[in-house]
Amino acid sequence: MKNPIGNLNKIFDSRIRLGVMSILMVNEEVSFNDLKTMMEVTDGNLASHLVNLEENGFIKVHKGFIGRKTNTTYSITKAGEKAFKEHIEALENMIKGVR
Amino acid sequence: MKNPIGNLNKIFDSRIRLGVMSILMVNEEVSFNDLKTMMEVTDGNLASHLVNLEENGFIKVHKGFIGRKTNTTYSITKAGEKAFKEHIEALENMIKGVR
DNA sequence: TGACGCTACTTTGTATCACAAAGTGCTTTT
DNA sequence: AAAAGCACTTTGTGATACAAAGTAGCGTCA
Repeated sequence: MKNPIGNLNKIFDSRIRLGVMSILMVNEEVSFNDLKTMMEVTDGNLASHLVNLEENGFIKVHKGFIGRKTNTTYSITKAGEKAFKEHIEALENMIKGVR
Repeated sequence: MKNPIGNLNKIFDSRIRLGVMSILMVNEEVSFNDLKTMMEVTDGNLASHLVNLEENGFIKVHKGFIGRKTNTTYSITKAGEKAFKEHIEALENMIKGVR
């Protein structure tokens, strides 16, 4: 008998950070507003989780424009991809025990 | 584009509760001490999460003996099984998006 | 021109949380 | 009689999540 959750990444305990990462795994670049509407969170709340993910080196930020309007987009980093894949693997191993 | 985490159960955001549930899905009855060593947590911390799971109707408690020693064991309820399976399904759907 | 709106935050405050550590009451072992 | 184990409960602290409000810069519409 061994700890089923020992390999889970604590950063992904947060549902919002988990959701952001899973979105960024399948979408090259996603804007702040799209993330906001997808995750159904307030902008302040989302922003703070994004800062957290950025500080951990899991995502990176691009400040750009659409026409003349500011447009911030986010994308996953190599490290983020790696960490997230490992987390998913840990989840799958946990689930495998359940199956 | 839709919320990838909308169907996750908030109770299972906690890694300890998640771990306890996954252990109880595959083991009919598990003692307090076994849970404690498996999850690598302090007894107070574990106890509080067990109370939480019990209050949510996800696990049930059996106070018994081994010989003359007290022995408390925990098992999953029908409702707990259902909730946990739904959570796993939600996780798998999230992961599917990533694959 | 001036009010309003949007974007992407930051700040502030609150409530909840997880957790460790210590205490408790009962029993068993030595 | 003393020590130790079991299964907690209590207490205290620090971290977390979150909403709400504030902000700054730019755009638009009347």
